[in-house]
Order: sequence, then structure tokens, then C-alpha cells
Amino acid sequence: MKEVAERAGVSVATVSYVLNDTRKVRPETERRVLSAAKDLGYSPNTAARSLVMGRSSMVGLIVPDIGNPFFPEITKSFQDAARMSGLETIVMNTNYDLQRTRDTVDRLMSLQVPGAAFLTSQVDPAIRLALSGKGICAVYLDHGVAGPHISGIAIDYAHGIQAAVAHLLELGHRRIGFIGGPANGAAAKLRKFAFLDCASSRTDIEVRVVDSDFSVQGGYFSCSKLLNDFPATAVMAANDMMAIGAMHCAYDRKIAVPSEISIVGFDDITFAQFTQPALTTVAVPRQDIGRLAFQSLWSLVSDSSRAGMEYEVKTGLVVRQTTAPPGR
Amino acid sequence: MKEVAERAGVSVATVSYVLNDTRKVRPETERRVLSAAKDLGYSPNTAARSLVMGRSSMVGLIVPDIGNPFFPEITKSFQDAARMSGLETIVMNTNYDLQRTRDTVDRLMSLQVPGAAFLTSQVDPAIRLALSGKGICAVYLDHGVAGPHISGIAIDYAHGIQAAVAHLLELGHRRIGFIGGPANGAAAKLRKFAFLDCASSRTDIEVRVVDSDFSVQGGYFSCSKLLNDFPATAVMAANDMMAIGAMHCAYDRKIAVPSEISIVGFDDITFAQFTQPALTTVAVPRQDIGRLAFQSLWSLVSDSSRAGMEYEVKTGLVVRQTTAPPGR
DNA sequence: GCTGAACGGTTAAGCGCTTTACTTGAATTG
DNA sequence: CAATTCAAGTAAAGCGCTTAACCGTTCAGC
Repeated sequence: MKEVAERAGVSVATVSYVLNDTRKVRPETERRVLSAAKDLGYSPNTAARSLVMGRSSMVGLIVPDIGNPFFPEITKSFQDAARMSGLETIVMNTNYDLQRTRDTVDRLMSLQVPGAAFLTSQVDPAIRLALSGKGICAVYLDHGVAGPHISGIAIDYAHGIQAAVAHLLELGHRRIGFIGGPANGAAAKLRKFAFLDCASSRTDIEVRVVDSDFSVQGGYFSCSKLLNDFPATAVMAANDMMAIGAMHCAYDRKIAVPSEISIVGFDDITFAQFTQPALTTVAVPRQDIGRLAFQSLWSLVSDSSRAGMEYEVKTGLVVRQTTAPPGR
Repeated sequence: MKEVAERAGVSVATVSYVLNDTRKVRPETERRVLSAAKDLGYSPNTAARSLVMGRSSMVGLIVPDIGNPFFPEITKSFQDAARMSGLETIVMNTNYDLQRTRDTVDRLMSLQVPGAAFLTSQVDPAIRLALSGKGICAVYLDHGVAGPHISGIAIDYAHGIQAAVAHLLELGHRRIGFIGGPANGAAAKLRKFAFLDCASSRTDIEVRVVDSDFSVQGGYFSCSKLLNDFPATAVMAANDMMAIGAMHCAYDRKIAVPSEISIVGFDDITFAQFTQPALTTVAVPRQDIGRLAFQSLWSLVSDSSRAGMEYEVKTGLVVRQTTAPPGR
């Protein structure tokens, strides 16, 4: 920066003002500074900037597992949005481990980030407290804890699940199985209860729920278990992976999908459209979630007086080829 | 840090020495500092540290598209490895766009990273020069440009592709189609030429190549085009997405897989094992690539006198259910 | 012709840390 | 026992930047 200043024949302060557009500068001077900077291939030192500003220009994005097809897309739209606001995103994996989330938080503090988005349920109150104590803004997914420096994004699971159940009922299904996620998982619970809520409002249908683990294998076995003592004509799974497992199960049992059994997934991961037949599923607007996560975080950061808000994204049914009227 | 020093009754220098374990300190003093730090919930300011050190404790990982199922897994193992060495990873998307790669490089320089791994082919010599000019280490995937401050990782496409072709030949196939990636893509070319090399060594087989775009849809249409004027009994695709497209194409044409046509993919993405039937494909050791990318980068960074090296990872055939002897 | 904004620039402090050079008291040595 | 080394600490400089405070000029308004 000093070199740039010398070459342009001004002080470093002026260079700073020009580069950040933070005070009026004579156009002629501005031109000189800019060209000097370009000539020297100057690139500002983020560390120095962060140091003096007291915060870095990076925001955190905490996900439980970037390998899970649910997150890369969110990550991408989050990053794109952040980049537009001139921010770097630092993506961190927690591996579904609370201790690693804590770790992550320490690192975020060290990095002096102004804010972070937590897309994992492994967050405890202590973490939220530590963060807001240091004035670090945060947005949490599915936690419902908006407050000062804290916003929330709620996924309206019920909406899509209701649509899915209504779709199955309309097709004529009356015995519906549900393959849930891990019994103690927050997102899994929300989905299961949304399903049970729907079901309880109808007396003419029979449902059966088994908990599983969000994996393809788990879906396979749980579907098998379910079908052993419950003649379901339709099966809903709490995510697409398990729905795919269920499809394999049906295939191995020589039960045709969808003519003999209907299957509905949840998430609408990219591959849902490429299964054979293509999976009917409840779409979660991942791109929107990423964008919204950043935007809500950023509005919290930019105006720290503003109170946190609770945002909502809707889910919706995508009817493809794994649902049809019951066969017998 | 000053507070910690006061509370422990020592100078900040001593605190620094204790925290970084960078000089001998009396055990008693060490204890006091450590407990003071813990009591105060001290977390070091990375920016200040980076400023004085002249480099940050973050490394860059540049991928063309984190949404592409090929990259999240690599990202994960890279990050895990980096974390073990106490480094943050900053993941950047280039969207397959050279200009955005340049952008990315500017930001990496601003961030004062000691090194970065480029897992994209959109890198031009100017970029490499700029980086090595600033003393920033780099490792490139599939570029073959090891040198000072530069290492390379080469994926041995030929090995797996040879195995795949041999497998098809052994099954009795003699007319093999190949669906390639974008004609100008580096990775796509390597795969295509590896295939053509194999094929040219045999005179008793007939091959046909069409270029496509690495997407499921592209695979579908290219397979269709291929089959229209070439009675292939087996089709290889340059990635799994296109192989899946090819499977759908076969399905829509009522050509049974694998009894009437064999299909082989490339990459072994997670979903390859969940297609119906499960896809035979060439596995690329993504986890190894991530780990190796970091390790090679780190050894470059830690000992800047060491010359760059060219590393190699092997690919290998995974036989599943989409290959069988030709049907007619 | 004088006052006082407005303009366009500079000076310098200080952000939190690392590290060199220095100090001090104790231990070792010839 | 004086001379030297060693161990364990401190003081202070400086990393590259932002920004508050300050300083000349110019010029509108009376």
C-alpha cells in the first residue's frame, strides 16, 4: 500500500480512501491511485484490514456433512450470495458431532467472523450464548430461536407432507407406512410428527411408522420390516435416500413400483429425478435456503440494532412416477 | 491477550510463548497462563497473527462446482486433513469459468494463504505464474506441471478404463460406444483418449465416440444418437451421470440392461451403487484425492525448498450389475 | 476585505500479535 | 571466587491497514 501511495504521489490514507471509496477524492487523484495499484498488482491485505476493523470479511457456514447431497447445493447458493456482498464463506463440517460444533465455534471466534449460519441441529444453548455474547450474529435452521443477533429459518415440513398424504389419499391409499429418520434427530422428528399430524386427522386410514437412519440401507431394511407386518400400499420416507432404499426393497420383493406400491421421498435431491421410475418426493427449496440463510445473516450483521426474525421456506410435493392408485 | 497476561502476572510475550509452545517456559508459569486464558475464554485473534506472520492459516480449495457430486467428498477429506494440521480450508467455486478462477486467485492473495489446491481445469499459465510469483504454493489436478512451489496430482484414467474395456471384451463385446465429456474439457479429453488408446490396440473391435456434456440429459441424448447408427452392445460413459442417462435411454427404448446392452460409468459417485441395476463403473478414489491434495500442498508449504512433485492416483473398475455378455 | 464553510489532502495512533534483543538472577565452571 | 553460561522472563518494534484529527486552499456571502 505504501508503494502504491508513493507511486501515486499521495499518502496511504488517500489510497485507503480511494480503494474503499470511503471519502471524496479528486477524480484526478483517484485515477492516479487506481492506476498505481493496478501497475503494482496491489492486492489488499485482508488480515491487516480485519485487524483494524475488528472483524473479518468472512462468514461461517456450518453443515453437518458436506458429503450429504442435501448440503452442497445450499452451500453453493449461500456462497454465491455472500460473494455478491463481497464476503468469503468458510464452510465447516461438524460430522453430526456436537463437540465438533463447539470446536467450530471457537475457530469462528478466532477468525472474528461477523456472523455464521448453522445448518445443523447439533447446536446447544451454550453455543448460542457464547456466540451472541461475543456479538457474533447467527442464523439457525429449524431451531426456532430468533432473538437479538439471532435469526431462524424454519422449513415448513408440514405443508409438503400434507400435500403428499393428500396425494396418496386421493389416489386411494388407505394403509400408509412411514420410514422416519433417527428417533432423536431434530429434523427427523419434525417430519415424523408432521406426518402423524396429517394422519391423525383422518380416521379412515391406517398408518405405521418405523424409525430408521436416513441411509439407503436403512431405508431398505426398514421398508422390509414395515412390509413384513403391515400390508402398506404406500410408503413415505423421511428422506430420498431411504425412499431409494425402499424402492430397492420393493424391487427385490418383486413388488412393482408404482403399480403395486407407491413410494414418496423427501428432499428432492438431484437424483430423485433419475431413479427408475423417477421418485415422487417432497421438494425442499435448497437453493432458496442457502440464499435466505445468507441474506438473513447479512441483514442481521449490517444492522445490529435490528432484531432477529424467523423466516420460513415452504416445501411442496413433486409428483413423478413412483405414485399411482393402489393395485389390488 | 493483554488481559490474560495481566491475570497470569506475566507479559504478553510470555503468553504468546506458552500458547504457541514456541519457547521454554517454567511449568508453573505455563499453568498460570493456561488457566488465565481458560478463565477469560480467550481466543486468539487470527487476523493479528496472520498480519505479523505474513501468511494466514487458511488454505484454498478451488473446485469448479461443489454441487457436482464428484467434489463434496474430496472437499471433505481435504478439510479433514487440513484441520489435523490446524488449518482452515476455504472452498471456492469457479463455476467452470476461467474468469472466476482469476477472481478466486486475487482473493486468495488478499487472504495471504500459503497455498491452494486447484481441482479445476480452468487454470491458465498466467494464474500459475501469478501464484508462484507471490510464493504461494499450489497443487493442480490433471495439469502435469510440477515445478518449484507447484505439485501435481494425476489421475491415472488409463488404468481403470483399460480394465473396463478388458472386462467388456472378456464378456464378448465387440461393438463399444463411448460417450465423452465436453470436447474441450481437459478431464474429458484424458478419458476419451485413454479409451481410444485401448481400443486402437485391438483390431477385432469397433468403437464409436460421441461427445456430450457430463449431464444426465446429455448422456441420454448422446446414447440415443449413438445407438441410432451404431449397434453397440456396450456403452461406456465418461462419467456416471451420463451413464445414468444412457440407462434411461436404454429403458425408454426397451433395451434391457445388462442383458441386451452393457453400460459402464466413470467416477463411481455414491449413487452409482443405487441405480437399478447397480452401475458398473470406474472408481476414482475421491477420498484419497482430497487427502493427497492437502498433504502434497502442505509438504510444499512446510518446506519451501522442496521441489514440487507429481503424484498419481489409480482408478479401478468396480463391476456391479450393468455389464453382462452381449445378448444376441 | 474578512469570515467561515467546503474541499482535498496529510499525520499519526492503534488494532493484537510475534519475535528479536535485552535483562536478571541462578547455576556451572576452571 | 570471578567468569561464564544458562534459564526464564520482559520491553518494544513492527506487520498493513483504517480513521479521527488536523491543515492549507479556495471561494461564496455579506
